[in-house]
Amino acid sequence: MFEVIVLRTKELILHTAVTLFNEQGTGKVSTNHIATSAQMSPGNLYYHFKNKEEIIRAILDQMYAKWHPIWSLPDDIQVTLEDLRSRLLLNFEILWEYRFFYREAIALLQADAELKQKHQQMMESRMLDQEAFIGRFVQSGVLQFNHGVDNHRQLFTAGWIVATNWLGFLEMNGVTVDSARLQEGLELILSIIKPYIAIHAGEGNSYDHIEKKLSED
Amino acid sequence: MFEVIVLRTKELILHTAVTLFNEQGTGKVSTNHIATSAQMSPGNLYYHFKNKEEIIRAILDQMYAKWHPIWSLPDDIQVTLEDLRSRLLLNFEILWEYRFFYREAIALLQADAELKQKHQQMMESRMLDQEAFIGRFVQSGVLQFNHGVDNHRQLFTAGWIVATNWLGFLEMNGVTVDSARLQEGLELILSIIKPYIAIHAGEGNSYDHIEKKLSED
Amino acid sequence: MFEVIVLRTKELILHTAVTLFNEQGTGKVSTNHIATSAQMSPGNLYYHFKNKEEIIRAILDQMYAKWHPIWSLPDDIQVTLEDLRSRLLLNFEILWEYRFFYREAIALLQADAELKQKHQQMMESRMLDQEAFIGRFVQSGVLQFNHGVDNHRQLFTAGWIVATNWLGFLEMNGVTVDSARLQEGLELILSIIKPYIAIHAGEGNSYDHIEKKLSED
Amino acid sequence: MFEVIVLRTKELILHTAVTLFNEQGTGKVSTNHIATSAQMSPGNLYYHFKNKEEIIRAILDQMYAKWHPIWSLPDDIQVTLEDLRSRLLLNFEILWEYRFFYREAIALLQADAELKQKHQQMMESRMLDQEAFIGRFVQSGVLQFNHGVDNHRQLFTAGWIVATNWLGFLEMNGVTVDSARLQEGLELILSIIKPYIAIHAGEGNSYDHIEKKLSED
DNA sequence: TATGAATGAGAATTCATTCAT
DNA sequence: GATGAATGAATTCTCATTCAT
Repeated sequence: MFEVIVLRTKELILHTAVTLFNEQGTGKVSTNHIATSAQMSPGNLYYHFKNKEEIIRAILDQMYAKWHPIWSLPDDIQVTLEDLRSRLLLNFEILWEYRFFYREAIALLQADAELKQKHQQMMESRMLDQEAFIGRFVQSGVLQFNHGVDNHRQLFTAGWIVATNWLGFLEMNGVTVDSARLQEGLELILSIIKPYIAIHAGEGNSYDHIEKKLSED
Repeated sequence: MFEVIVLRTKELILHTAVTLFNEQGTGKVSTNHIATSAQMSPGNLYYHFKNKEEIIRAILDQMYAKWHPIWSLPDDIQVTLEDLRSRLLLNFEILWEYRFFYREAIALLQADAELKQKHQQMMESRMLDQEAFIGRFVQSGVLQFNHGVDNHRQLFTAGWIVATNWLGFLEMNGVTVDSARLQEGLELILSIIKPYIAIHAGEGNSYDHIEKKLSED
Repeated sequence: MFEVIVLRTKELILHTAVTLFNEQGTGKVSTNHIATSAQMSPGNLYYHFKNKEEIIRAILDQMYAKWHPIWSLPDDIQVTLEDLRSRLLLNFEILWEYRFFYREAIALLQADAELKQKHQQMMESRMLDQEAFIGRFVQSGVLQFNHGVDNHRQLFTAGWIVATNWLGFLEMNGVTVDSARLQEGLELILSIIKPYIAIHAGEGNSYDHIEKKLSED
Repeated sequence: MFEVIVLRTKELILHTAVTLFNEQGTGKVSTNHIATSAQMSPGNLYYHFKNKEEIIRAILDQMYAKWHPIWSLPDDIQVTLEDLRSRLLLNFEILWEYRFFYREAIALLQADAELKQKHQQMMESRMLDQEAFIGRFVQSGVLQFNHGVDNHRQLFTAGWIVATNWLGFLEMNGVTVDSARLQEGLELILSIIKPYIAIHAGEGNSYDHIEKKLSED
């Protein structure tokens, strides 16, 4: 019961901070703003977190924890394009939930060396997870590359960059983000790999059935 | 001569500000820092610029001015893949020169409605310029799309996002940016459109000559 | 058994506080630091002491209690220079044990009128004790003063000041305090009264035997 | 004229700080208190001094500057006991003017390594000055020591400690400091060296004339 | 006795900006 | 055009202390 209160306060602070950071950016949101918004004294906020940096770190820890389960799937399951779609959508959700970070990531990482190191570690393991995920498509024949000609490493990187920055792209253009926009980003990423999606025998040289597959919700 | 001095001071301020913003971010760089670094009094800085926002706006005006000539080419010239490469490199150079902005763009635009509007206008016209540029490839047959099947709008958007965020991607991963990295980003973008680059008759079904073309420096 | 625990906690707090005060000064040591260092909650600390002032008062009470037995000797005992030496050494030990107080005494007394009054009372009675102690030397003929010429009151005050401030003098000069230094301070005090130490008949006009006496450990 | 204003503000800050520090101690006096008391904004105080430490350093620099001329006399002048008296009085005045420092010296030096180093340097050169000053008495025969028996080094150190701590001794005992008290401290110091003041031939074995000399104002 | 979350005043410091010269 | 002293609100963070449990 004691524990519950602790968690509540800590989580209340983190939740409030994320909301304000997303709304106004970390620079404009002071620790006093967070405390006031969470209806507590500044002293209490500092009782739970040593400083602003630590709040940001704790937020990112929350975020990191949400990523791993998305891209790491049991080995014995056959992944489909539908799996890719659903993972990308979950990915977008996290990116949106913590969008303040992606808007200021370089500055934030520059200001906190410890965070930078941790972040790069997390990114590395996330990339490995995602590459392994993609690797399954190649193995299962859903994706086909001409060895020595097609660089699937490049396509993967391009897809990664688009996935990470799609929401920011919308925001910079003043576009309101909604689920339709997330779908749009998803199609965008799939459009990069579309030429490499295998055409099953007997289906002719038409992309139609894939088109159908890609645009299903 | 009078004018010249005015311009010099203004430009000195802008140049100093860009350098410091790139190094430390707009949040950490105060107007007094800029003045000190430019070896002038804060009063003088404020004589030339109404406030910090106006400095940032002036910097972005400089940046906007550099973009237009890159993507707007005379109509009668036949564009080649080599032209695309060189334009993209020039693009990267601008992105690098004003990288502070791309690192904090959303926050900066959120904080300054006037700037936001201007920026979106600039982006729109830049997109039109670039789309027109790409359009020429399609017209000239260098790029081939299956109407109704391939969405070249999507590919263009994906390419744009990758182009705009490639440097940030490197920075976030702690990679030092140099000309080799710019090349790498360039190949990345080209890899997206590679499947749509036309194979000239008589050249067989090999991608070899394109490979050669893409990897030329 | 109940009582024992109370005493233990109280004494643990006092002991911890003295250690931290000596290390960092009363200003830098918060009640929370004391509680953390003593491995208890701040609430518990405040259960035992009303506030920080009261902790300091209790510490000084401990100190005062240690002084009385040093300088008050049974009347029927003949005091020697050796007694003076040993008392001064014990004196130094107390001064060192509670050195934080002597470093900040004036500020501490100024901030707490009650403490100030108590302290001055204690000092007065200590001075009386010490003067009585010295008086015995005069009575016993070990010290000889020319009445009306030599002001032994002054010599006593000078000795007192040197005794009280010798450790601070070392600290201010960055000298590490060890037992050799305590000896040194002791000799310093004795050097003030050396001219008044009586030369026994038959010992010539040499100071040699006194020299020997003074430098014995 | 510009310079004058600068000096005035800086000196106003230092003067106000010394006054408040002497009254309440450095711990209780915040930079905001100083600014308010000096009738300026906190910002302006920080325009002139980087931080509180720097204010304290500047104050001590003022103090150090006042010491040197006191104890360094031209070589060709014959120093008298009267010179010693007047120097000691000037010394007391400085100690009184900056008494806050002597009350908290160890804590202040511990908190600022740079200050500590400078202070110890200053103390060393001050000791040399003073020792040289005393040396003249020995040379001129005013003071006589039995070599190998009397340790005049010790007497000097004792005198130094008494001189430095006389005012603190008064304060701790709740005694108001006035010029009579300064005289008293002076006599105290002289009482230590009295046995070594030479008796001129023909003046008998009485200390009377010296007594007269020592107690003159 | 003891815990530990919570308070809120206040400390040091920064910064965009103004203004008299 | 240029200087630099001055402002005052805001920011981060600390700390003695309280109180429900």
